[in-house]
Amino acid sequence: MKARPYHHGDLRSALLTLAEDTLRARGPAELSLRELAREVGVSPAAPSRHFKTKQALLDALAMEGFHRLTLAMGRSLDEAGETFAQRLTALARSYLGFAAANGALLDLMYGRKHDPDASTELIAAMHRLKDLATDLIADGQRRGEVRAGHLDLLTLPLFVALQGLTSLALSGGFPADQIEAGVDETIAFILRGYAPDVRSP
Amino acid sequence: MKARPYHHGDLRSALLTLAEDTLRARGPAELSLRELAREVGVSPAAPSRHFKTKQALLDALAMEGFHRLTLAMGRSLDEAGETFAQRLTALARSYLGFAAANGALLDLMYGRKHDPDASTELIAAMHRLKDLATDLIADGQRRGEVRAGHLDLLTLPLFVALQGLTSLALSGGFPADQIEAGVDETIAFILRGYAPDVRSP
DNA sequence: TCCAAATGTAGGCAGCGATAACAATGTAGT
DNA sequence: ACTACATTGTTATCGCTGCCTACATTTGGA
Repeated sequence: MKARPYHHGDLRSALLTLAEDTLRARGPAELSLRELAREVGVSPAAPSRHFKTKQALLDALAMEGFHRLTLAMGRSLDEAGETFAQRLTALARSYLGFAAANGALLDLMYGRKHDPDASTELIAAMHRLKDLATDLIADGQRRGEVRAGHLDLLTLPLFVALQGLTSLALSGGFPADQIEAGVDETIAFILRGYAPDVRSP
Repeated sequence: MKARPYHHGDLRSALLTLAEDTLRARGPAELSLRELAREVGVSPAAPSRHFKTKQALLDALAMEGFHRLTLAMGRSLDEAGETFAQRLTALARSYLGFAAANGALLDLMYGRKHDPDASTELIAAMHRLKDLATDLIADGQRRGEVRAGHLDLLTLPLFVALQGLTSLALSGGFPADQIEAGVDETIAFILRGYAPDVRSP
């Protein structure tokens, strides 16, 4: 039998992986660096080599989350059709899919925002996400499928809807099946909100 | 000079008040029972007489929050006009006002929802809040100012919008002034979503 | 080859939530 | 008024946590 080597080999990513699991299973409050170390099989102080503080680990998790989410949304747009309705639907579904599968992580991602000493990278990651949505709206305007208006002001409701549906699904007062049924309704709601004023429905 | 009496007199509410202050100032994670006890001037174990666990205190705070919010929203409806647009605007502004002033508390209120052992009272309080919105929509339908559709399905987008705007305002990627400007836009967005299909704008 | 950086360990600190055993106070029944 | 009891405090202790400093091992480049 082989003794455990002095160096773990890939402690950092082992910690991240395990941390995400426990985050999903038991929430961020229950996450303990010492426990992670125990389960990975290193000393209690070992994690500090890779994450100075617990918050640093959480930030790293959040960064990874933004990365994955942005990737997924980008990919869903690549695979979507051309019309605004198609693209918005794809984007929304992709976002909501991520939210459903990574609720606690998403909480973490947004929860760090209002902290004054959130890292620059985190803020940048959030902006990349926002730009994805803004571009979508702008494109819709170019195609004449979104009514006129300032871009920033128009982007807000989309985020509002996505974010709202997310937080309701995660922690709100609606049962999961009702949310599921409501997704289409909500997407339709969004589309109606963006539709240019026309004389015929 | 009078010595501190053995009994505090109103420790329970003193704890709640102080807890809400620190919650607002430093978030729920930084809230320590021992510290509360220290600041109130009692022994570290004294709070346990009123709140068996820290979570119990947080739950009590959340309950109080629901009570205040429901009250504020009800009052705003009483003072509002008769049209659906007026009433929805009043409700939304009232909700958003509370959210702006009690962000961390609102997080707490909703955060407890998905916990399997959340108290019955808490769940009931959430339902009362939801009913307020449902009634509003139903009334709008009766007045012919809201398009047809199942009530539950129609209520969802309203909550989605309120919740979304809230969570964006609290922790999202938008600056406060942009949110402020976006409130009207978002309310208009909601109204447009609820409007019955008509031939003339 | 040797030295420095990276990565792990050992030990200790203060703070936390929770609990048990005990003390003071308030209260209700007689 | 006395007493029995419930309420609300205190003291002491447990195991846990995050974090820090000092030391050990390993790795990799000059």
